[in-house]
Amino acid sequence: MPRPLDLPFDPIERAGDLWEQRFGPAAAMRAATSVMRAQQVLLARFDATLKPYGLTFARYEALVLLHFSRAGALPLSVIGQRLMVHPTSVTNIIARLAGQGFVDRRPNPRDGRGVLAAITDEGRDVVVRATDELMREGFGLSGYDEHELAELFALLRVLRVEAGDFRDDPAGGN
Amino acid sequence: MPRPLDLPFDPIERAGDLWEQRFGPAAAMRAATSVMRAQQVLLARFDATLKPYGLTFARYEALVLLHFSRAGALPLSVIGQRLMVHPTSVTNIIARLAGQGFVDRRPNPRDGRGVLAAITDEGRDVVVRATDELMREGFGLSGYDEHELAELFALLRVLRVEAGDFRDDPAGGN
DNA sequence: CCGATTTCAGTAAGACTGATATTA
DNA sequence: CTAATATCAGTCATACTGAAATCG
Repeated sequence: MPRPLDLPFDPIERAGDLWEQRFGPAAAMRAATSVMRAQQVLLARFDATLKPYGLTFARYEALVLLHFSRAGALPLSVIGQRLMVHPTSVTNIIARLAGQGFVDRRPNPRDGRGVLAAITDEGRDVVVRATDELMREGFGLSGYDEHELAELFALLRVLRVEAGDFRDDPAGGN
Repeated sequence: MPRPLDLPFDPIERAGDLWEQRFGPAAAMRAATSVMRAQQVLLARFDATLKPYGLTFARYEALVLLHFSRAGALPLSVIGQRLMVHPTSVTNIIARLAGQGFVDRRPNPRDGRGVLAAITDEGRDVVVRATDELMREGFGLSGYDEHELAELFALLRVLRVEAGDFRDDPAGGN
């Protein structure tokens, strides 16, 4: 919906062709550029869906994390780790959510330095409704079947492992 | 390099497990979240590599496009279409590249409204050197073999077609 | 004292909206 | 006249750096 450009050719494919003539092997460039564009498309869809709920995707992710947590509350530091977000960005995100009444901020009783973000009833309500709509839209990926989605996940997992996001420890999975 | 978090589990996989218990099918969410994270990882790598050259990935892409163009110059409007970038962002990107001496701005002789961005010798030099280094790093995807890269490209192409980036016209490809 | 947690101030790059001048 | 091209001013959400307060 952002811009139905409708070029008569695939711009990445074309760039890849020229690339091979001038620079060399283009498979990695084609794949990387595709990832960049795919993210852009998905983010635009998510933000459009979430806008009526007053959420961005970053804030939505934080709400989901809190909604899933046992106590409905987590230290900001943990939120940052799980969401791979910079500490100052976590402060910012939680401040916005708190301003909207979707989370409460409270001191961490087990660590005087820390702050807990706790999801409110209103926060739970909005995250459930937003998720419902995102799922109805197939999370931006309704064009794919189950197998393709699993394949995409598996392929990109390699990069996340390599980036050090987590220890790939198939033994102690659960 | 941004943050070697090293969680003892895959955060997306964990979120997916909880998702299935609470919300429903999680394959799309897992794939979509993976795309978001993969883009973040790649962009961080690209920007780190390009920083010594004074380039961001957005500016680098514009330089590559100009370097590949026959005349070494393109209207800003065309740059915006190819790179899927907002008109005001194109103005901004080209202004920065011009400030660095990597492109020249000149009126479009065939359209009095238009502006051409023309890559300079210095611009060609920097884009060749930056590309060389990016390719040495496998464009951030050195963990993948040719087949996997092609698979990634093919999978994500579906989304780009669906987003209306271009007409999927297998007949008149070339 | 060292290190972790969080915040603050400030910078930067980018996406976008709305309005406008210019020209096709 | 309408539409396209580009710019400008301004807003927004975010990422990040460096410094600082607080506490384990």
